[in-house]
Amino acid sequence: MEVQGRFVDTALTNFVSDMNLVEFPQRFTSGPKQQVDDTLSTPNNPKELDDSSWSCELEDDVRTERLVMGSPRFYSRGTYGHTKSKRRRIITVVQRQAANVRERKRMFSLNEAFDELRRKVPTFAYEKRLSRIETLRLAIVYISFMTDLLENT
DNA sequence: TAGGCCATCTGGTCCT
DNA sequence: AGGACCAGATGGCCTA
Repeated sequence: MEVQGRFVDTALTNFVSDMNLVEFPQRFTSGPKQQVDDTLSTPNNPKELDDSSWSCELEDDVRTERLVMGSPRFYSRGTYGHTKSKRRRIITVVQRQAANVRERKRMFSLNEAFDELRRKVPTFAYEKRLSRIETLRLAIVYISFMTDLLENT
């Protein structure tokens, strides 16, 4: 058992070494931005206020004005969107704010899961924080490695 | 300065 | 009807 443990340790060290040499360039990243200010990021567009939840306008060339981070942005959904014409769901500013808060919470929990996964995959202590895509790829390789290890012992 | 990564907003779609 | 999920867009930060 102890021998096998040492073997796993050695194999793991080699595995991490290989992964770090091959896959990951050196780059340091700072922590996540903390910008949770609903008053700044909330659109205040009276056009969106409507009693009915759905409108029947076509999606061909719906040009939407967006107020994000205090500055207006424009983009046309007609350039890349779906060909099907759909009824558009019109929501109030309050509903949009609530949806934004839910989305932030959802992304927060997603990042928590990524952090948990980062702690499970082996890296060197001095290694930079893995990005999300790096974490996923390393986890895939790590699982494959451990699976092979189990099958060959 | 370009490119990578991330946070956030947003609208569409699916599901309860 | 409304929440969850998803993908596109955008801007900020950081590094090479």
